[in-house]
Amino acid sequence: MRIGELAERAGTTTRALRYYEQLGLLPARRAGNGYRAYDEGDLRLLREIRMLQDFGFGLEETRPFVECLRAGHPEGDSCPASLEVYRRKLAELDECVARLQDVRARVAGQFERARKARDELAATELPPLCELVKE
Amino acid sequence: MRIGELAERAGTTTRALRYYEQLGLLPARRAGNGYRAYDEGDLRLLREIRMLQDFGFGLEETRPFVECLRAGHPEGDSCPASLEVYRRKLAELDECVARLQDVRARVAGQFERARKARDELAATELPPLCELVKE
DNA sequence: GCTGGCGTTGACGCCCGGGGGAAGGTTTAC
DNA sequence: GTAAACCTTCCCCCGGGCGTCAACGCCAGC
Repeated sequence: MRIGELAERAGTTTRALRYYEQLGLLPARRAGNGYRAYDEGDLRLLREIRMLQDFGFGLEETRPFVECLRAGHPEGDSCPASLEVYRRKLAELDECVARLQDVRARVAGQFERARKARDELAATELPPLCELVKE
Repeated sequence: MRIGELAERAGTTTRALRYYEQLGLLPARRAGNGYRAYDEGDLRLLREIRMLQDFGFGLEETRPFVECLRAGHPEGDSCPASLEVYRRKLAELDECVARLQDVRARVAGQFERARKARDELAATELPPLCELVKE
């Protein structure tokens, strides 16, 4: 299988495949004419990469999964290194969520304070107007 | 006050101040010699900008706060436009947290599945060894 | 009158990953 | 024969928020 077919079957582009090869992530054998030659195993690897990408993994983070498959394991995450990447990613996500929630709390605090200040300002301005309306 | 002094008092750099002026965020009067001239009000504006930056606001998002102060209001968030930025930011943060938690849940699912698969694999391999140990 | 420090404008660099796009040349496929 | 697919190499880009020169002007102290 050549690069165009592989790209199409995996739903990506030839450009991306050349880039992965450049990273050493998905090296290709070469046919006599210099064309890249791929097999079904490469398709499997590529699908693993794409799936992890969809999860928000960086390309370097997919490497252990790819190497795990290439080593003959049934799944990309059958190896300790892959599980470790999962753990790191979970910790990273948790920390990111915690930071965002901290910022959220502080912004909400500012917002509440400002809203309260505005309401108090309104309370000192509106009542006279209301009384005017009553009269 | 000249640019260096203002930068130092606000804990930022002259480069940043020139950049803010370029954005029209913090315009400066000019002295006769062409030097930028700032006053205490500008320091107040700049501190507002820095505080919001620390909260993770982009420079454009600080604009309503700065204009609110420049309009004579006591706080940068005394104006409806500023409150609206707070609201947008809160919504943005909430959406970001939700997305991260969704990803986190999916990664955790993958992780659990992989860990379980590994444990089952271990269960089919280890017991015979244990029996060997018993004998 | 000279050195050094602060000021001015303008322009380019950079960081970060994940490629996009074009140029210029083979090879294959119909 | 010619169009499509492939090859390599190269530069570009996206965004924000500046950093970092370069080349020059202004001013205070000695």
